[in-house]
Amino acid sequence: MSTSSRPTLEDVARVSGYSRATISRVIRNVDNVNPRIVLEVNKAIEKTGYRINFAARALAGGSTQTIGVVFRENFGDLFQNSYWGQVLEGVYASLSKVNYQQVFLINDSEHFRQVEQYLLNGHVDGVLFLSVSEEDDLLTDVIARDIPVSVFGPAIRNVPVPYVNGDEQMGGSIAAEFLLKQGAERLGVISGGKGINASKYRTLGFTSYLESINYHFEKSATQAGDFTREGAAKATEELLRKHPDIDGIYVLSDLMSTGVLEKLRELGKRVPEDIMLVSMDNSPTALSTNPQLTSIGYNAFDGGKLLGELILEAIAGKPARSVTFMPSLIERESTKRKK
Amino acid sequence: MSTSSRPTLEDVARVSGYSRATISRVIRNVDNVNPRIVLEVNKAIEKTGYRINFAARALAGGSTQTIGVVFRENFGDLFQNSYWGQVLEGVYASLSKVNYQQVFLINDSEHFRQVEQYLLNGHVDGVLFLSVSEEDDLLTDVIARDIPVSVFGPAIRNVPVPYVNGDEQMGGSIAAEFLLKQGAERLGVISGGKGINASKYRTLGFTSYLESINYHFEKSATQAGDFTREGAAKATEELLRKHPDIDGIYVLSDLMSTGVLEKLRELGKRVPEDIMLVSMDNSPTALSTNPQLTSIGYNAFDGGKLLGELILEAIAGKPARSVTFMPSLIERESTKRKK
DNA sequence: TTGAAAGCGCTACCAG
DNA sequence: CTGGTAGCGCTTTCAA
Repeated sequence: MSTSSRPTLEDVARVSGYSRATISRVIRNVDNVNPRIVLEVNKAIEKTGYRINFAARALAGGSTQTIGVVFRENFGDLFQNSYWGQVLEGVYASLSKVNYQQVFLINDSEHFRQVEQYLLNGHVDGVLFLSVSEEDDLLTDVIARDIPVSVFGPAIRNVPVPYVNGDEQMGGSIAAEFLLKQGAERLGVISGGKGINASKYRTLGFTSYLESINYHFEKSATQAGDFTREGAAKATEELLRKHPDIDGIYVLSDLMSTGVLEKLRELGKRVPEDIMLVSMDNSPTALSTNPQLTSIGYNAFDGGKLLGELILEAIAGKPARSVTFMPSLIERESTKRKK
Repeated sequence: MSTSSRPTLEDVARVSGYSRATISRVIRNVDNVNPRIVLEVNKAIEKTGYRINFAARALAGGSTQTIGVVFRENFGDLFQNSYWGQVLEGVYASLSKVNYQQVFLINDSEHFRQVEQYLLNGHVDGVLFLSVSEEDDLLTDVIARDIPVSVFGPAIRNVPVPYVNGDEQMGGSIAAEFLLKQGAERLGVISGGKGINASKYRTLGFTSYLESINYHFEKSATQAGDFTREGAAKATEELLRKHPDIDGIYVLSDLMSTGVLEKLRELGKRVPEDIMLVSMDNSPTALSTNPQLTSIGYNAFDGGKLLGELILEAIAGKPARSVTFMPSLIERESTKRKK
């Protein structure tokens, strides 16, 4: 007896006169079904207002049609970073094509357990890591449960997973070369956080380029800005305190550059006249600052799109592959050459 | 016989020697269970590596532990708008407390069907609308299926749902009053999109204040900026073409203000010396522009937090309630008074 | 090509 | 307080 609750396959079966199995075949678009029956069944579906019960389907062995997307930043920081918007736009492009949705999970220390539980309890068909910390084992835990993953960023230790990353070292190297070419002579760096790989490699690329041309670069000319606006402002203050004569700064993200610009203005330094800035990400933010930022970026949209494709491939059981993007520099006002 | 696949309640039952029902009670933290048994069962859970199967639980009548969060903007725009980050931070604060996760859904015309299907097929326990369009019936469709909702923004036509909004009209009114008080004399508005309620009411508040003091305000002094940076830049150009002598502009969002500033700079207009700007949202963006923006905002974090609480209440079957926030103006550089 | 029926893993009810 | 057991709504053999 059907009550007033949600109609089920059973209801559609009764109304149409066909079996549950047949209805199931129709809604799944399985081949071998008589076209006439398909028509009748569809009519019955319409009539009953039937909707797939996703939990039942997932339990019976189907998929959840959702991908977990893991961040390490909180939403506040996340949404100040228009770079992520570009990446997610790309991810969305590939996932929505096959009718997958995304659940966003913030893996901060406070919510680690919660996130882990959600991921491991079968809520998602796969997990896409937009940033990985080596401080917790979320990634390896997920892999241990045979849940497909794909990772944005450099390869993790010895874990063989599909990933897409940018060549961060090359980014740093390009920045150093360009600043010098534009006429800067005393360089500094506003780096990100300690544990973050992107920060490590970008800085490394910068310093090792300088080393290769025998430019003496002091360790104290690198200050950590934590990938936030406020952090970058503080780091800039510190940097200029120790090196008041700096005339070229490599900032590891556009978001941080907004903080750097603010602090420099406060200190009475003009950009680019007194100090040139090369930023990273080449996100929309680089266009909305004053002056606009010369910035080094990968194609974030393409990266995200590829990342989405990789997770779908992983879910389909295809062998893992990884891709590295090359960065390029977009010249804008913050490095205009001194006349 | 248990194979090598995921351990189930049955496995834990066998290992611990207790019944499936008892195990179920333990993992659900139900009261009436002998503490000693709880201990033993937990040991067995550990030993087997048991994990709740969420689909089975959902099917058997439990909940999905996830809330759908619906936007109308794409991710690219979303992440340029740091305002949303604040709101979501608040939403997250209430939802994560009770172990709920959020799936983000973009309800653009291209993906409407997909989103609707996802929501109506039982993937989520409730839906939180961060922006509602009156152009589609997503909200009413969801309500029709008895899925709990809460809405960010003004009440929708005659649909009785819990919502939280800001008093947008008051925002506009405050902006007009303040610009005049600071000495601006010829005013203009960069509004949002046509269908968006927030835009409508903010503009209305502005113009009706002016009307109330018998200030003559021309219709052509309002230009639509579509709530994007580029749109606002174009609108500004148009506005100044029609009214070259404007000296005070009310911009309906911080994101748009970045576009306005950019265009004004391009046109050689100084802010605030030549033209003052009052923005809205009071988001982090207002701090990272040059000059920093005087901006009118509600407490976005509190709004989001409340929104999360409302959806939880709705899920719990409590009666709907709604809250309106009053805006306040934060004075910064973009309206510094002429000497 | 279609139908019958056995689960998927859990919750919740009813006995004891 | 604990155990037995009947579903939840779907997919998926296996027969017909």
